[in-house]
Amino acid sequence: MSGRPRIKDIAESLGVSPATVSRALSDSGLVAEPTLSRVREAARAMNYRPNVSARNLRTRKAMAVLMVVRDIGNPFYLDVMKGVEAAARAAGYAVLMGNTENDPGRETEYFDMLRDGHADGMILITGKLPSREDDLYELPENLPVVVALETIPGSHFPHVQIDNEAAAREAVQHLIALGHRRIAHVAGPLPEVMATHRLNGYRNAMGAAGLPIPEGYEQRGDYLLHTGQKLCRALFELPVPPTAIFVANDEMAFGAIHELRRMGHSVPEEISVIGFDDLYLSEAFFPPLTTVSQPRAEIGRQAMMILLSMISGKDGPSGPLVMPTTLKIRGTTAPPPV
Amino acid sequence: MSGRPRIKDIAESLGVSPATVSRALSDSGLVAEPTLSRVREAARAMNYRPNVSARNLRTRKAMAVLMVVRDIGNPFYLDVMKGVEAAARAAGYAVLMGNTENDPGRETEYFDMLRDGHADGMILITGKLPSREDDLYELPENLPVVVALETIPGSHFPHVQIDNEAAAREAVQHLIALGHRRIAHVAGPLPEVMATHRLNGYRNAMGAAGLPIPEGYEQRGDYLLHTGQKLCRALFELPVPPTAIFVANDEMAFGAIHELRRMGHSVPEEISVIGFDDLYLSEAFFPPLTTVSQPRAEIGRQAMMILLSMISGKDGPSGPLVMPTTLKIRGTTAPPPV
DNA sequence: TTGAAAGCGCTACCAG
DNA sequence: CTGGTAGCGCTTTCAA
Repeated sequence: MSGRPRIKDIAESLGVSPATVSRALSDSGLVAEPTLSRVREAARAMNYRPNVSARNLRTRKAMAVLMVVRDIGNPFYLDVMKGVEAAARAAGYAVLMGNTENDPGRETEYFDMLRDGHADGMILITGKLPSREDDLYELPENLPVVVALETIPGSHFPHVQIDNEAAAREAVQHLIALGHRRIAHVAGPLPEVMATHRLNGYRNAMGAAGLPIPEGYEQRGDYLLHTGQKLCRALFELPVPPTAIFVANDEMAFGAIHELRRMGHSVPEEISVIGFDDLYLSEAFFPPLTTVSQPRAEIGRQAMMILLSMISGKDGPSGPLVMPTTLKIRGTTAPPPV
Repeated sequence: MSGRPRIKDIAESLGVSPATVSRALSDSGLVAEPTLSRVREAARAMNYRPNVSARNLRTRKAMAVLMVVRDIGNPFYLDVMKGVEAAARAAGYAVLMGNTENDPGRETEYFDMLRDGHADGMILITGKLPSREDDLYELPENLPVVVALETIPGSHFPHVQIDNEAAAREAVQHLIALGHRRIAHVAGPLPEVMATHRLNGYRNAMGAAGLPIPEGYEQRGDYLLHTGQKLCRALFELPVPPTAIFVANDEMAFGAIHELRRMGHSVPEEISVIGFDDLYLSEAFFPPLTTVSQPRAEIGRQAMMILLSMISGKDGPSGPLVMPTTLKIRGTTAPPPV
């Protein structure tokens, strides 16, 4: 008996059929007690492990899901990944890592991995849908795909997300309540959906309070640290600079605060800054960052739960699942200087 | 023709054999030109994708690797993951995510996934080896497993790592060169290998400079933020507190600096702090953190390259691959107060 | 250059 | 409750 044992080896060594061994090992409940124990015992003794390719081929399942993000190097996704991984492993699923780097071609590749049996379902944490040139490529109605955190407009996939617009509005309202009137916004990569929602929240809050948005108070960013720095500088080259900045994500907020410090402005005494995401380390930052917190691990977990139910043939939820956010008021916001 | 097309469907629609289709689709170079194009054309028209389970079963390969970390939620691993992912995808391999949460049982599970054909190889970013109760479980000599960042003592697997001891020594020497004499160390979770190396580097540097290590100057931590805070406080309850702290990782260093600030000590004017890892955001921290930088993405890439060559049957390198580190001198270190 | 056919290792159907 | 057996879809001999 050289090499790894197969089901046949166990069967032969015990004088039973492969079918019985398979049944015994899969807890089918169809094997009588004396046999059951003997098979299990033998399998353990021979250190048997079923070959997954053979099983997958036969059962037409991969027992794996694909988790696709825009940028695997972004800490923003960590907790979501953690939630997805935990829920997947609890259900016996493996998690395959996908990284699009914002390349639509790659997204298509990952959809293909669904079709070729690499995975049974996919969690998309990326805001675009693959567009094939040819119309032949039509996504099946009930494809097990769940979108988390992001929004893919016009798609019928279930979404697990937050209300970005409302959360942004709340953040800006906090600044207004502190007495700020000149509030600027460093936005994400418009016209992406999430960035747009957060921008709209800003505009809503400003409008509702009757506050103007002067020329140049809306800067378009890309969620990256150094862009936060750069746009913050731009803001302070305006004739009348803001007294508070609502930044579309924590990373750019860090950059902005860094730059403010470099320029000799103190946060929050002179300038208030508020971020979005509540990154790992945002609380340890100095000053601790005021920001909007979203339950990322829970979003990942929920997305996985929905995906699992879709894989098992059920329909996904009809509407998006909206998770609650919390405004974490910490050390970077204060009333404007008198 | 309902459902996804198989090789047979293409073959029939073209009046050739499945074998020919398979050969044409795999660039075997054994198919003549007229046929070749027709097959490819048909495959594209029918939107054909080969079933991976069937292929894997036949070829006895999974075209996937497993990347196992201690804690998927730790930003420390991000760049490594990025490097691994990039190299894997370039070679046509998928990456499966593993998360041990420091549970030896889980490590064993991941080793099992190698045996059951889930993956062809594994990158271990975790410092322990699974220990089975029974001796039956012996790891094959040439199992395609590469250890990255961490060290698994006594194992024959190739390692891609840095010289933690030398890097730690360099960090402490920097503090000494600035004029510090009372230097404390907040260590990692001793007696783990990496934590031990960094501790040894600290002791070496202190010893070589003839500096004493007073009672309580070595605190045992666990790499977590709040532990950095706690141990920093402990350090300042000593009769003679240090003027500089070498912290075993950036995360605890953030915690320490946070706590120093809370206690009213200014960094680096009163106290110098130096970290290890050069996390994402360490530079944007205030003050920008002086720390030891290791080429994490490159370590991940190298580990993957070695793994790929082992998967293809070659021997791994005989000795560990040691990557260079850089001491990033930034804003948290300065001469001690006079 | 192509075809026929034999499995890879497993599960699930159909009998008994 | 158990055994025999037919494939899952693909690759890869061996022949032609």
